[in-house]
Amino acid sequence: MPELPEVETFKRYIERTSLGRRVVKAEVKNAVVVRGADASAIVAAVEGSELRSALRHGKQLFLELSRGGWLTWHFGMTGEPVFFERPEDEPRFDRFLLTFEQGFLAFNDPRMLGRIGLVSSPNELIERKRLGPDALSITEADFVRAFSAARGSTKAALMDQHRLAGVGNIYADEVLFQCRLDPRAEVRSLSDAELRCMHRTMRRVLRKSIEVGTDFDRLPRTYLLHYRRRGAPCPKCGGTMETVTVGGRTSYFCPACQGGK
DNA sequence: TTTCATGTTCAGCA
DNA sequence: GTGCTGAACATGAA
Repeated sequence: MPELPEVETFKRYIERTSLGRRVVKAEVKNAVVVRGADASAIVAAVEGSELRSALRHGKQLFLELSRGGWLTWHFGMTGEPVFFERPEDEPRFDRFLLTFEQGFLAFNDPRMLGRIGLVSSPNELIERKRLGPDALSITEADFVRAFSAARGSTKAALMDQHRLAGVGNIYADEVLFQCRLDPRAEVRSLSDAELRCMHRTMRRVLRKSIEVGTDFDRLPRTYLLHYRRRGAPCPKCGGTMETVTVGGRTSYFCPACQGGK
């Protein structure tokens, strides 16, 4: 589920349910989610700590530990945090579990493409992964500058986490649809006005999704994301949505509305 | 049974 | 170095 709006929603959920709670036990339920990290060091850093604050950068979530360090959560394609009170409510695909004095917080992730780690500061991870600025923090001027220097397809540039952190397949398609830009268009061919449209639209879409708690049913019916099916009608012109692979991902677009560039 | 999936990373090639 | 493609990761759902 997780692109920027989903991770922001997860952050607020964790703040609401788990902040200020002391971890009495941390369990790695499946080693895959801590692959590349020292599992025992993570457990040792978390146990006895309170979750002091939460911070998000792009699709990456950071949980501050009162005894020092930050737990990093990346949700991959299918990860989500689940807080529950009774042990029998533990979710089916729990891969990492925090036990508080009261209640539990699970990292639930069927496909196990998510990752948990430990860093001394959020910046450490942002720099190591060379993540670009957060999609909701970047200014219009910086956005235009970053995309003026980009090469290749517009959609690939929008999804490149090194350029801009937080936009994935669904929201990239949405932004391009609302700006009437072909996902395959050379990003070099875009005008400043088109780049500004992307920035403005991206902010509006991400904020709107956060506002409704990423419940797609509460997003406008004019959004492309309701029509991500082969042969579905375009919500703008009634034409037929088509798919094309860009940046290794399936892109839904309306050739009639997004044909110009 | 087969195909696809809101992500990241890496090898191979131009 | 840059960009693109395909595959790997691992598993549920349609």
